[in-house]
Amino acid sequence: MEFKHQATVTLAEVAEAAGVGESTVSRVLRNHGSFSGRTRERVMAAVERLGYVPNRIAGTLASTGSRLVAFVIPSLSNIVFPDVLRGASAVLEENRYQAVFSVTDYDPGQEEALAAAMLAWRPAAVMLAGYEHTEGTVKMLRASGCRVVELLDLDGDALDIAVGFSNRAAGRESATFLLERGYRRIGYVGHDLNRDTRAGKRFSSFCATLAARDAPLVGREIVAGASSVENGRLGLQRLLARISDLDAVYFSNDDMALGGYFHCLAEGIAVPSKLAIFGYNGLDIGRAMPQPLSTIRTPRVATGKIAAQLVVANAPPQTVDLGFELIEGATA
Amino acid sequence: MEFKHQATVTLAEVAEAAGVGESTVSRVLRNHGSFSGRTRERVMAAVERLGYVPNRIAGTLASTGSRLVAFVIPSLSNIVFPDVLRGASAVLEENRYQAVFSVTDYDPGQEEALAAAMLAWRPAAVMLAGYEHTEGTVKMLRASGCRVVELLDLDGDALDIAVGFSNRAAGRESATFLLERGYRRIGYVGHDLNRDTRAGKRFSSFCATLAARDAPLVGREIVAGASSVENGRLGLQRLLARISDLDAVYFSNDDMALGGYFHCLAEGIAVPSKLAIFGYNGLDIGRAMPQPLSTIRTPRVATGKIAAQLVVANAPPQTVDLGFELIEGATA
DNA sequence: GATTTTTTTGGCAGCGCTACCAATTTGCTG
DNA sequence: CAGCAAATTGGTAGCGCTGCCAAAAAAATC
Repeated sequence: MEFKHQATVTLAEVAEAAGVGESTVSRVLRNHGSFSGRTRERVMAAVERLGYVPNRIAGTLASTGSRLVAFVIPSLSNIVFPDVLRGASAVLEENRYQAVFSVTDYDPGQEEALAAAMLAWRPAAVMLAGYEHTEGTVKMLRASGCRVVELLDLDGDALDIAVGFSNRAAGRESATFLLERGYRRIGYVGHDLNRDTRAGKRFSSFCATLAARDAPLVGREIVAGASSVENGRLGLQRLLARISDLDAVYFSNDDMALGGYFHCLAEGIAVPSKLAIFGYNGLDIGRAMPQPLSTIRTPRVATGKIAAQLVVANAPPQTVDLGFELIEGATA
Repeated sequence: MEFKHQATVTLAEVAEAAGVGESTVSRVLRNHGSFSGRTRERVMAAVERLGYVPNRIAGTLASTGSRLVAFVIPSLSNIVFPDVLRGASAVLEENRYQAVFSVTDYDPGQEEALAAAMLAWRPAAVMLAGYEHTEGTVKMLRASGCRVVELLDLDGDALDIAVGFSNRAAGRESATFLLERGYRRIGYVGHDLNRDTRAGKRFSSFCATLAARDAPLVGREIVAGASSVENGRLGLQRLLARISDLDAVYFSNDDMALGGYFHCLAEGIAVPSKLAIFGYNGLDIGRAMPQPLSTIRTPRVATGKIAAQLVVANAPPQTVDLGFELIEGATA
């Protein structure tokens, strides 16, 4: 029960204390190979007595595969990524895998640097957002031999495993929904599209669908900085200042849409009769609004979960489409 | 179907290819010790040519200190923790440290298990939320010899480093603010207090302050499950169904408060004239509401940032109070 | 009781790297 | 150019663990 105030109890010391060989201790601790019940007890007693904590660094070096899973994500501000991590971490913890992460801030160059740093830990898998990577990143990942999982995007070619849904389809369905509801003068409020390429895909496919149905996008407002409620409110305000006769606005995501909704509330703009609002992500918050938000619900947690399960199972290369769900809501 | 790591290039192979010794390559790569410019070039050329990626597992085992920092956090749904991670990850990346994390789901037993798993990676530091840990966790951490950082709580005794602010003070100031505004019939809507002990500290100190000023809490509603906008809305609805003449409600955080605000909007309850609303966290979303949310803004990102800086600098044990800011807003 | 089979066990060579030390080369001084 | 200090460089012993193999012990068989 007593832990020694030493950071340095080693397997060899446990073996010594238990009066058995090192490999026997290793076998007992990993519950791998065979050993007698009596040996097990003696080893466990010594472990307990010395407060031994196995050294996974050494263990990983000595054995073939690691149990690290590396996440290289664009952001932690955008709820999407914490949600993915959440879905994945439960599965990983159950299977005694360890999650490691770093944040690229939507910068492909940074992604490359961080992916390289990650590979130095020899992870079992690297999880990345989407398909847009630098040539260098792709080359490194290919050469590394470790599993690669691309998340939240299916519009492109997968390196290995891909889990998510089509952003293009999401953009298309959003446009179709608005058109079918009779909206014709449609605008867009979004954040930086060059950085968030998935939002860019939604937008371009949204526009293409509108154009194909003879109701091309009337106007757009791209705010600087990350998506946020404040930026959504600001963006809508600016857009309406330029083009006052819109009948619907498509937002780059729910945070932005909520900001737009707040703007309407504050300005007394009736939603959806005067102006319809449509979001993306299907956050919990949208359901609690006085008028439920019309949006597309994406399987963020499930994406993380499935991705982790495939890695743990060392599944063959594949692309898993988890789809999404259009929520009619009351704002469009 | 099995997929194996392919054979990777080792430092020895680079040394061979560059025609130098292993230790020379190691020195060049870590930019540590001395070597000539010509040697540097030859080594770098070989690294480039072979696509060498150093093995940090081996490096860490061979050297004394690791550059891993372990986060053991209660949740990823509560924005607080992604914010802390965000603040920390920027600093860690700059200093070539690697963040590792796992999620306890507010379960102290799970925290102990995950902390043990973390220590197996011999991190430079373990970052935990608050002061409430099992005896086993504390013993382990003490024995591990690695730095321990306790985050987001200062009401208790620190093990080593603590960074955050006082939740008790936050609860007290919230109460004082409401009382000074003249509210006397005050209620509370919160999520599970036994699990989220920091919310519990705010609440108990809030209540004590009210009681000391002869305006004890009139009623409370604790919803099952995690804090969320939906639960806030539901909680307020239930509380008002029981006690209709409240003049102010304190929420366990901004998400819950926003839900309450939505309930008022939907039910036509005037805020703050009929019912005042007060939150906690100071999320960006509160500023964008038609009426800015009255709340307390906490330094979440800064907490992560400072914590990481102290670890990187291997600072002596200390407690850093980052304070918080009361936002008057327009809802109370 | 002797022999074969099965189960347990310990020894030890690495895993890929860093730290230390000694050897070598280079640069300077007088 | 000897003589010494400084800058480079390579060799090698681990870091703590796992995987392999052979030895020892226990169980089963005739």
